[in-house]
Amino acid sequence: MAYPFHDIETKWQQHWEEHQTFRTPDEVPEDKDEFYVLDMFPYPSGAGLHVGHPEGYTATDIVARYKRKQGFNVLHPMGWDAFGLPAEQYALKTNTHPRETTEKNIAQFKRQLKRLGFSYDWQREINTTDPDYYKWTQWIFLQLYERGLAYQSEEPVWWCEELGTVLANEEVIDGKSERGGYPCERVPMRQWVLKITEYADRLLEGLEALDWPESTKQMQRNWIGRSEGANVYFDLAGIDDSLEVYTTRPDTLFGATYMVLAPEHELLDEITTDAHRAEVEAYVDEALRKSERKRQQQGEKTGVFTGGYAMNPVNGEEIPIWVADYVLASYGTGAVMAVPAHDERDYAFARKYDLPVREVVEGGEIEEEAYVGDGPHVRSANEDVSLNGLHNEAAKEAITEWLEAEGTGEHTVNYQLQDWLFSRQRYWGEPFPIVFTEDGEDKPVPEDELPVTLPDIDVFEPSGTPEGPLATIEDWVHTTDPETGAPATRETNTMPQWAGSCWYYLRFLDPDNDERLVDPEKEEYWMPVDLYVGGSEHAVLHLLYARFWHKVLYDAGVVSTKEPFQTLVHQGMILGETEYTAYRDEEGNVVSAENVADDTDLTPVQVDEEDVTKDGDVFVLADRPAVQVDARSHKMSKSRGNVINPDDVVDEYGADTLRLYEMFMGPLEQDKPWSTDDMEGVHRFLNRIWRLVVDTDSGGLAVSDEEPDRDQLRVLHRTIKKVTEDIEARDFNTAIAAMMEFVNAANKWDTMPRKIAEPFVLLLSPFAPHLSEELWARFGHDETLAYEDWPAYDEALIRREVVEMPVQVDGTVRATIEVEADADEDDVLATAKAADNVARYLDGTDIQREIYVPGQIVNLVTG
RNA sequence: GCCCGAGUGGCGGAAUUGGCAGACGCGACGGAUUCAAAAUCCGUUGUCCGCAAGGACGUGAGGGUUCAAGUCCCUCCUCGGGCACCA
Repeated sequence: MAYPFHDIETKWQQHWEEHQTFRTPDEVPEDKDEFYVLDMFPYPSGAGLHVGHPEGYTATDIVARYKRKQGFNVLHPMGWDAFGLPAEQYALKTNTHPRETTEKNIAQFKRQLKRLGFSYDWQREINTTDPDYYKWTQWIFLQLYERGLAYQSEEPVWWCEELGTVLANEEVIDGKSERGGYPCERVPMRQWVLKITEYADRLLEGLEALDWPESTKQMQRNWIGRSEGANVYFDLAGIDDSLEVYTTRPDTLFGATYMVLAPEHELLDEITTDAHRAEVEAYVDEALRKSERKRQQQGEKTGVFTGGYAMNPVNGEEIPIWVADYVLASYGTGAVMAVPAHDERDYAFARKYDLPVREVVEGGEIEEEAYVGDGPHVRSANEDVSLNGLHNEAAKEAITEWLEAEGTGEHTVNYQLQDWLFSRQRYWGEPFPIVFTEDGEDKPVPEDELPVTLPDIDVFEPSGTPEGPLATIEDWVHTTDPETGAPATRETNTMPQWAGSCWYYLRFLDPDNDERLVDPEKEEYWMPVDLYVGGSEHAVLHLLYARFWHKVLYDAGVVSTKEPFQTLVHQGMILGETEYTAYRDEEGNVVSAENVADDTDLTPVQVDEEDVTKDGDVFVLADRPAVQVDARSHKMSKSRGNVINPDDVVDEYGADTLRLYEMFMGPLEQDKPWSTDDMEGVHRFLNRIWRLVVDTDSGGLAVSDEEPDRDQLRVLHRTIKKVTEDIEARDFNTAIAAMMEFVNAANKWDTMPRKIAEPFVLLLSPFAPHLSEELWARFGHDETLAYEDWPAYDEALIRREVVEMPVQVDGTVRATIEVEADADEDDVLATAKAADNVARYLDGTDIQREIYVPGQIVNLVTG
């Protein structure tokens, strides 16, 4: 019989709600240390909670409950990132107002989260679509605007026809929208843009001190893409203008043998000579017609000669100017100097079009391939400056210095990061606090008129123009100039979904403040976030944008820390149960999986686990060992039909089982396949605990009042030590394994002493809070699990003690080993074995040394 | 191509960071209980040899450092993730 988890969980969830058990006081306490543990708040989708949500949420909940028990003042809030496309697309289909859909979804999410018993302070719940919330999102926009960090631009931007909106660079992958995978194209449009590039260096430097996954830091570094080099000016032959190029290798300037312009380059037309005009125009035409996606594809580089020449400032040499579409207008200056000897692309291009290759750095086989490594420079001198003999860094420095002195170049830093495109042509987002006067000038809405509320609307169709659906609401659009009272119109674009999530962690500190975004005293007390848990899909989107806004708010004096999230952890993905797949061809014959290419039209057939066996490294059919079978776990998806619904799990096994299982599956950061069998093992563990404490026949307690013996105490205290250390290290899976080990040991005892059971239940409480509360109450305690009762392990029981033990080795060597007081016989034997090992090696020599073996110290004396 | 991360039993995964490889869980096999089943409990479970005591081999492959290597170093292979004409 399973323990009555359903009654227990309902009972304690109600209890916690009624008693506001997890309320964090509004006021900042005088003398209590804080701990801010935060989940990435969810987008409340119509599909409801999936099993991936509780994974991160359980991890943070364990930490929150643990820290509370350690006496910290803990902030553990939850809210809703509720603006965004899906609600609007749903509105389009069903004509339901996004607000209605959103409210319904939030109610569903909240109900599901409460069923899992997370210790959130629901009094601090926030919702990005609430006008009291987005008032401050708009306020932050005004801070950006006033600092010149928000500006309008007419640049080509990513436009997605299907979504009816433009998207940020970060939201477009391979020319397709990140959400939905719809095709996107580059179209020039007037847009609001945030100057994130101005913070590029600070965003880069700030990463150093953060306790974040190295891969995420690396992704942000790559995204920012800082490079150092020089801009160099090449005078143009016969034209009174110069061509500016960016290079990271100014040291190879003497090796430049031609130049290349992007097809969009503004000087191209002027440079092109009449003899080459037709050819160049044809090439440019074709290049511009190619989609961005096609141009991004690497392949054979093509280009044509313009007929123009530029003068290399270091040696006065005239070199030909080409145009080629592998040069991007959006990076650097849209023009490059080509040094074929020392750049792979230039090398390939030069070989193809028979352009000269001039080696200026020694070390490679220049006849064979470009040499990009370091080496002494050669053939690199003019009357004033010589790089000959210098190596990379020194050469760069010398030539840059010379260029600067000559006024023909300068040291330059370049970034791949581009400014953040901030407008969307959608309805369901924050309106901009901006109006336009009749002559087109933009003006901010004064602070005291915030929020600019989102009007109601019945038609959600995107207009298909740079105006959003808001443009159709005449009496909202038409307003007055806040300064002059003259007629004015409102900005009809809305902010992207990222806006609300850029700063929500600050609003949790002071959610009801209508005077300021956050009270400075509270901000200073709580920030930064001590532990932030969420998916790695936000590595460069949310996590970069939020850092940017945070730094702007820092400059504005709103926050006191330079970085918002001190420690970051990405929970891994929970995959579906492992599937075994065989394939059939058109005739129905089974095909071995090793012969299956990705694009075949074979029919996959699911095979039961029992019918599969392992042969060497691969799985095969048990009855037909020649047929190889794919064994993989896939991402959960409706179409695959492998989705696990957390509600079903809670119904059948209880919330504590789900929580515990998701933590037991493996390391938090790792992707892990779901296994219902494994989960049942965790459920069994909880049942055992129940029976260890509760006499299931009488309903009374199964614990005794006998004093625990030394062995029992040792087992308990080792468990306390291990679990505590594991929680600190966020190794929740091994913490649970340690508790399982404890229960295995306790099952063999004649009685379970109360003095052992009570601390164990406390130890369990962050993991399985409902069961723990119930057992605690059954022990006869009036209060719910008291924080000060968290068990401390007794050092005395696991302290090191020195025991002398001589080890005889080959009659010549004698070793003394020191072991822990509680070391068992195996430990001693292992130690002796290690000592013996070393002794053998030292045999006959006269050395004294110390070596370390598991938990013990060996003092070895030879002679 | 470049940058991260990872390869350990039939499966998910442990291993105090260089010290008894396989904790804990699942599965499997055997047993107890039961009229029977479920549930529960007790064993066994890396591979090979051996009746046994015991022995040999074992952490993707190959080399190396060390008394001692899953862990450190070099070369390579495979799988995930990210970036990708960035001058």
